[in-house]
Amino acid sequence: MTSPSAPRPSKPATILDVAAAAGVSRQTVTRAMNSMPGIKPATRERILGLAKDLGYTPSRFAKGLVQGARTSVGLAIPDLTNPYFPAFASSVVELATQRGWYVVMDDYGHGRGSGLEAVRNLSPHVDAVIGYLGGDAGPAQALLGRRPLIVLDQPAGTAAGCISFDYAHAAKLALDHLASAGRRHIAYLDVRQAGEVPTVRGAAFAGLFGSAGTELTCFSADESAECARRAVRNLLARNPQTDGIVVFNDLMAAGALKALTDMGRSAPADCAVIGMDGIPLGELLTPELTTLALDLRDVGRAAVDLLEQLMGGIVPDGAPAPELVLRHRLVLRQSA
Amino acid sequence: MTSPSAPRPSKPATILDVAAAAGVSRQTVTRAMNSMPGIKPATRERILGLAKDLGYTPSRFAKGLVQGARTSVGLAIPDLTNPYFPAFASSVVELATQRGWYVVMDDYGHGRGSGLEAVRNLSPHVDAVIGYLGGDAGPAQALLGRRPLIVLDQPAGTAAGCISFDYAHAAKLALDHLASAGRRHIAYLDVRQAGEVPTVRGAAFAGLFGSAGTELTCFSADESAECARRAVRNLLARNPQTDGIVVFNDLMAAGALKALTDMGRSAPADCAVIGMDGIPLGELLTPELTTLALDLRDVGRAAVDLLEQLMGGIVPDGAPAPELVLRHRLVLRQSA
DNA sequence: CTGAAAGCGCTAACAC
DNA sequence: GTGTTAGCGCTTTCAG
Repeated sequence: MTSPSAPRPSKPATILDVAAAAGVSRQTVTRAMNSMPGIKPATRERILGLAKDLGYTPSRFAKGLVQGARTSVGLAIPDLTNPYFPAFASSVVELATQRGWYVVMDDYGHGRGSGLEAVRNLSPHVDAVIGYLGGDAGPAQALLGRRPLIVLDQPAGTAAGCISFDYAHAAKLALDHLASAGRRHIAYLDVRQAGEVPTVRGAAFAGLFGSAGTELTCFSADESAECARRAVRNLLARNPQTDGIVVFNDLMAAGALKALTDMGRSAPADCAVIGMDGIPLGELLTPELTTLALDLRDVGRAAVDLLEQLMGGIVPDGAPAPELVLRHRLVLRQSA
Repeated sequence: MTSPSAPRPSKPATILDVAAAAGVSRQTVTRAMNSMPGIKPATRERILGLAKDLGYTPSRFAKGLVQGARTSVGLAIPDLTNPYFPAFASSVVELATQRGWYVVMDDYGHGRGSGLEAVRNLSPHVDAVIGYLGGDAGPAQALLGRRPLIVLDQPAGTAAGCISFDYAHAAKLALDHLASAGRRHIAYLDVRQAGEVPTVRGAAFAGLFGSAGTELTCFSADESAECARRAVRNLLARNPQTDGIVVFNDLMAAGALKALTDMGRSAPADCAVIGMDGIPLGELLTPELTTLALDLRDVGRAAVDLLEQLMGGIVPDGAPAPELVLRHRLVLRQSA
């Protein structure tokens, strides 16, 4: 409990208020607050008590100004509701914390946000940004000036750094597996983007069109389990011979699995399903989801490590933006 | 592209560097950077260009010091890997952003963290904290001094504010539903805590022991789907007559569903399962999970609104910590 | 052991 | 239009 009659100051207490109350100089208060040597224990205790009573909290701005503060990393993410992103965020937060950094988070995907807007929001508060921006890497880096931007899953453009994924490899993994299991009518469900352009992932699958003696159909849906479910139902109605589906991400793959049930088909007997991401959700589904898995801790580590190099000035200024390419592995569970 | 020969300064550029480069006073630079009136457009453009070339970014500390910065809210969360928390976080981030606040996130649950430690990490960077701390509300509030702490799902203690849940109501909802469906051997799966003490939820269920002519067994497991799965398998082996299970949260309920399958039983025919949380995951499971649902956007809103009142000084200083109690509703899907 | 001075980078208020 | 002054709250010297 603090002193009962502590007045509620309209302005928060400053170090001078505490100094005055204690009848010492502000310097002595600093020494007490920061556990610095060269102060009599009794004095320290007395000052700490007064500080508590006055509700004194050192201004983080003054402190940062004079000390050069801990670095703050902005984390821009489209949608915390897709389990992929919190898993990634969790890793970034953990690694950042280990380095004494702290993380300012913006989830820009409640419908009306863009990655660029997220960076604009974050910009005043951070020394760097890591983010799934989905485009806009150039303007976003411009907004940040010299402060590094690490973009994931998109071309680096002018961004300081970039983590990307080898989707050609992933696509081959999935398609080979399906083909070797005798699947011949394979569909790839992409996420629908403005202008109906395929995603990077979609392009990788389309690139394998016709290989391995299989027939490949691409279709798309908005990025949610429910939309995927509807899209797969439609596909199955139109193309009943479909016997294998690869899906943009695990969340949508969960919807695909539901759609199969809706249509009275079973996975993998009638139709195999392969997701992409490798989030824990997949193991909880029935059947358990076979998926192109990324180790999300690795992705977080890649981003944080890259940022650390950039901030340490390890990477020369003129060098091309460092890019790290990560690969999926195929985790076989029940659905394919 | 910035000027090719821009030197990489060891110290970041300050407003004075820009002013010197432009041959103007620092005030003019301020006016240019902040789109303030009273400056000739040509001058502004020139300064903006120079600023970009020099890689000048205004110090957030100096700015904060002089302007009284936007308020930063710490968000302390045990585990982003449990979909409940990102759903909650998402809501908090959205509402905070609407108010012009920004959110510093700490996910303290990678094994070795405590809620208190999270608050300690956050403390230097924030004006307030919202968090699932799981105990420690008192010391955490002490750490924050006058800065408000909103704790969720635990007694307010000395925390400035508190959001809690009416588990007695939730328990009654679930047990009544099971009883009216003729279930007589009901189990409640709690999360295991240090010292084997029941959680607040567990206590609420235990409180209804013997009501409605049913038999209630409480058991517990560590907080993960996998642990829940094992625990339910054990329970079923010991108590094969169990025909209804209520689970601490949806994630663990997913594990319970898996366990039923493992044991060759079906839900809801042989045994009903009711989860708790209402996260979207439940709809993706097979069978779809009946659950005691919270509207997570409401929970976030409650926390942010409460914080806003506290920060606005609406709540008088001496008043008891404001506490908001939220209720679950029973969402009937397939599993019960 | 404690205090006084200087200055971190910026903007508000007032000159000119 | 632009420059000058003062000061935000703190810590780092350096004196006592």
